[in-house]
Amino acid sequence: MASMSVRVGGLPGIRRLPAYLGVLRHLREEGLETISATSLARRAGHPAAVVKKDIEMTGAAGKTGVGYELDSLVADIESFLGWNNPHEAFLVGMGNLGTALLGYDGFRSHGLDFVAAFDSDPEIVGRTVHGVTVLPLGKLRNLSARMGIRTAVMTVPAPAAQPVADLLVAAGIKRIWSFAPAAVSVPGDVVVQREDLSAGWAELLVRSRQVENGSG
Amino acid sequence: MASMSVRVGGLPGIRRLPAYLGVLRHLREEGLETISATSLARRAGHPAAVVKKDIEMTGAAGKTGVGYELDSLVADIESFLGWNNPHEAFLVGMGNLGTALLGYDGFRSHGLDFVAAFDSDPEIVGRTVHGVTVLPLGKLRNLSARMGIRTAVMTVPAPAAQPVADLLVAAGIKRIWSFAPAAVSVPGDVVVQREDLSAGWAELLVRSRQVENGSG
DNA sequence: TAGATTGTTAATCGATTAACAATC
DNA sequence: TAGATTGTTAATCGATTAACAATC
Repeated sequence: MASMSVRVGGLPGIRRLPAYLGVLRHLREEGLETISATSLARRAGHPAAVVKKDIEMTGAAGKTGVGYELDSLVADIESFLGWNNPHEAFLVGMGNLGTALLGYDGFRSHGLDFVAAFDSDPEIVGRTVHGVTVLPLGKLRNLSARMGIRTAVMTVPAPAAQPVADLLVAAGIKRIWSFAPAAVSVPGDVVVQREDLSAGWAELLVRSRQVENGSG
Repeated sequence: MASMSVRVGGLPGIRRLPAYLGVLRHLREEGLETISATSLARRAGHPAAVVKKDIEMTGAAGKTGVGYELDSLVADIESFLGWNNPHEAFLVGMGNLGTALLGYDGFRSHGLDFVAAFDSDPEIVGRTVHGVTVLPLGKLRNLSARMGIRTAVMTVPAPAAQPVADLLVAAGIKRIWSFAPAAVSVPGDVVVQREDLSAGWAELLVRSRQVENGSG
């Protein structure tokens, strides 16, 4: 089964799935029971052909002439993403962004469960933020071993990125979701997902210039 | 000149430029004066061929056998992105994420300057957050006209996305950077850049599963 | 049956990769 | 000159688009 790994749709498709899920969960609350790829596409803001391919990637099956059963489509996407069971995670770096992520309740329905937060600043350590106590970085290693944590979200300044990544790797973390504006190097069995908040801002300005020039 | 619009590198390239800029500014502070595409690539965590193409897109010129002059490369990237002059912007939605974005000083060096913040909650209106006073949504339209604001960052819940987008459009906003987990529809002369914070989390989990299965 | 939709195929498009001639 | 690097070209790869046969 491991050799049957998915090669359809790819990374761009995976990144669109959460948007579909948001639409589908919303429609389910409104009592809808089935949906077509075309209808989902319109509501999610993506071309229908793309939506079809993305759904195919998750392995969900629809009914010809009818569409997809909402419940099973939601379940199949969640299962494909691994959002059907919780991933306990550490959050490192309690600045503005770290605090915001910790307070975003939506993550729980995405299988992301913050169990502890860490910071190097003694002023912040000891506080309780969004129901989570902030611990000193020195406690991270022991706690991760004790709790079996494999996932961490990193919201630290650029200079701290590599040292903190090293600490996380030493603590046995295998998945790092990094919002630090810096590249980090890690062993091959550790996956780093790097977010660059400035990327979207850059794209917005260039795209809007293209529209202004009439070439978009 | 407008017909000579850039078609090399494309959107993925544009999204990588901020990371290059971060590296370059840092190296400049350390006193470095020139850099090669290979060296930049290693520090930014991207393949050298990609970096070369992306630099080409900005129009920056290097010296064969030497590399790029740091000052002029920074200036050319900033100018290409439009980050060399400030864009005054409104922020709508003072929840956790809105507060965090407002407090992120890095944006100022990216040409993003928050001049006012808005929220619908009377509890929040009137407060001063990160030096910016929070105003009621009702004041947005007049103020945008008076100040000539064309750019807005939207950090509101999904149900508020379309109504707030409509309000922004009516107020003459032409660029919307949206963190709301919902699609919005706007006229053709308005550009919406949608960020989905969950996309990266989805990608991290799927990629890490691929690594675990030995197929990555 | 008639209408609608899935699942899939083929064609197009764009991004990435690799290589190297020209240049300092 | 010898070594290094840019700028560019060609080849590869993957994603998107469009179309439609099969199916309910």
